[in-house]
Amino acid sequence: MTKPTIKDIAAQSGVSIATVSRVLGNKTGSYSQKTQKKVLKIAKELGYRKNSAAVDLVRKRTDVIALIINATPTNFSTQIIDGIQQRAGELGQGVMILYAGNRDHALQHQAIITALERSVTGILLAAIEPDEKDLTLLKDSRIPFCFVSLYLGTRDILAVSSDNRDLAYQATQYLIDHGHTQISLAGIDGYHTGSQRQAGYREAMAANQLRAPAVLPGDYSYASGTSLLQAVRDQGVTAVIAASDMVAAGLLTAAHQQGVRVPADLSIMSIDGTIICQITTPALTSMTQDFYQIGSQSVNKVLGQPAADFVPVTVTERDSVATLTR
Amino acid sequence: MTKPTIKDIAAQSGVSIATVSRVLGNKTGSYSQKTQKKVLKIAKELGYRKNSAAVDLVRKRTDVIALIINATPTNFSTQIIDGIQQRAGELGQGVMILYAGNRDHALQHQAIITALERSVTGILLAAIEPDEKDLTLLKDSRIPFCFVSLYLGTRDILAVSSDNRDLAYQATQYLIDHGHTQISLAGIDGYHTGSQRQAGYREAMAANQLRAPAVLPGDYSYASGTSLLQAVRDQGVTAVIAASDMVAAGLLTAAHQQGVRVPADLSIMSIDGTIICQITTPALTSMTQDFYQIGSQSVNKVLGQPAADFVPVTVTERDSVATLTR
DNA sequence: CTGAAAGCGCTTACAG
DNA sequence: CTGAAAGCGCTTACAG
Repeated sequence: MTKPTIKDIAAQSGVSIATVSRVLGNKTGSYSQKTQKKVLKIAKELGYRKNSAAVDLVRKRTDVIALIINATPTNFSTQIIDGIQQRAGELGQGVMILYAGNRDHALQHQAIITALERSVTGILLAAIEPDEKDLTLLKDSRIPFCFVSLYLGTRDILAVSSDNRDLAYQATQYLIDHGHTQISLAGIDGYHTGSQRQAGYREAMAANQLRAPAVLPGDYSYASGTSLLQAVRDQGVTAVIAASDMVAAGLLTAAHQQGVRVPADLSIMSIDGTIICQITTPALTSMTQDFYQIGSQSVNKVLGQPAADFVPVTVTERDSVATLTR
Repeated sequence: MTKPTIKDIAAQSGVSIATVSRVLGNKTGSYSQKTQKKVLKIAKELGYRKNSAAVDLVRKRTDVIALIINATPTNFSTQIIDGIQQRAGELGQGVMILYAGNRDHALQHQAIITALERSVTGILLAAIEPDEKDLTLLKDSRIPFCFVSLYLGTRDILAVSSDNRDLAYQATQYLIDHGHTQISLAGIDGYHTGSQRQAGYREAMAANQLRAPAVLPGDYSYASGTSLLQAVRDQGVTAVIAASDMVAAGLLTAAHQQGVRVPADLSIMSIDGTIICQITTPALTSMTQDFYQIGSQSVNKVLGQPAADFVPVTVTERDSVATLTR
């Protein structure tokens, strides 16, 4: 009545556990067809399932990569996960997702420890801002790790992401090319991604001899967007670059409520390009990131295969940016 | 240079591995403070991490529950996961998420097997429609499992969800109370959730002596929504119940493109009530599900604690339903 | 092609 | 409070 083991199979098929192990492990050439058939039949009858703990213990590795992810209520995560799952499968690795809560440092640290204790093949950290403790922990482990959709500013740490500086530069230049000279950047945080985008934005403004108003900080969320519209209006700009689709959506909702017409009174350029951009009215013009690619490339990278550092972004024109003429 | 084990700690602290194990395992009362201090210090110096495989093997259980989830591009998953993670944490369980692709039967089955092989405490299946094979596998295992946001129509199988029949009944009645008599149901599938909603819808129509047009099948996606608007229009109804927020959003986008005014020409009642409902213009009136509760209750249930079968739904009035007067 | 044996890194009665 | 020993369920040289 207890869970069957290879010992049970061995007993019933009259061979040793070594042979059972070989058959079940598909060590072709090391057993006769007859033995194979018998063992397989009995394994099936018994409803045998291997005990991964035992296998992992003796093998000292796992063939699974851990994906640590947080609850940022952006919905790009599905695409990233799809890319990771797909590529991992191709390379014979399973994926175990560890959820780190909503930028909860304790949970985040705990998730890394869990991954380490499981001897995973590699650790992927999606949209996770590590603190010093996290980084030390990761570096001291023998396990390769790679940040996904976050670039820490150094090639010493594996990462795959969009080039956020370039992304923001392009977004800004796009608005400038459409006649805008007063442009805000809203909803960005002060960490790596935020700083990089801020830098790209400032560079583009400077390159065009334009003055950049103060960047409006936020946390990439819808709530950030709704609460930031007033500040954007106060800056007297004609266009705003939103830190994420959710921020853009929040800005848009607030604009509707306050009678601000988009794009007539205010143009919005979003960053991400998820399906959210199609759902709003007007649809949001965006800097579109290739999250699927980011995911699959990060698997390559953490497994030591050739992989891109940066995945190209594209401008997707929809209906939230007006062309200004004077 | 190799990963340190309790053996290394034992050697350096001059105690047995049994004692090290006790200290590390916090078996209070079974070691002196002095020993504890010494062992902990050396463990830290060595950067010791326990080997979960070894622990799991000897303990024969895991303190982790597996959450199998698929890629349905609905974004309710975050709330479900939050509820699960939170409650699991309170009960001393970790959560390992296994991703089953997008209604991919092979992946789904594989995910279940993976969970079984890991001897998890329980298996949670979120928005997963099991086939016969899956169910047999699950039942034959000794591991408790619980469906999340899916009710298989029998109390024999653990599940926590909204009462979909009631939900659809309420949605229909709400529209009827607002003067609608011609109401479509769109984007629903033919599986459990879809059938239950269909039943509730039909019951409500019948109870009000109204004729229900043919239900318009779909897969809960945005694409389903956009492609279904024409069929809804062809039915000549004044209101439509959308199978999900994404379907509602798709219907709405198509309506905008085709010059159909919402809610003046067509009222939309959405099912789910996620943030998507706030992002669209007009905002979507919805039957709002309490996904967080569904998640946390399902943890209770799979761990054998008292838990609800159905979690209440509420009507959230926004701007997509018109009141008809005649 | 097959088996006996060692060993992976832990936990936990058992004895003291 | 501590240690020696057994054992969890596998895999894999080694020998035949």
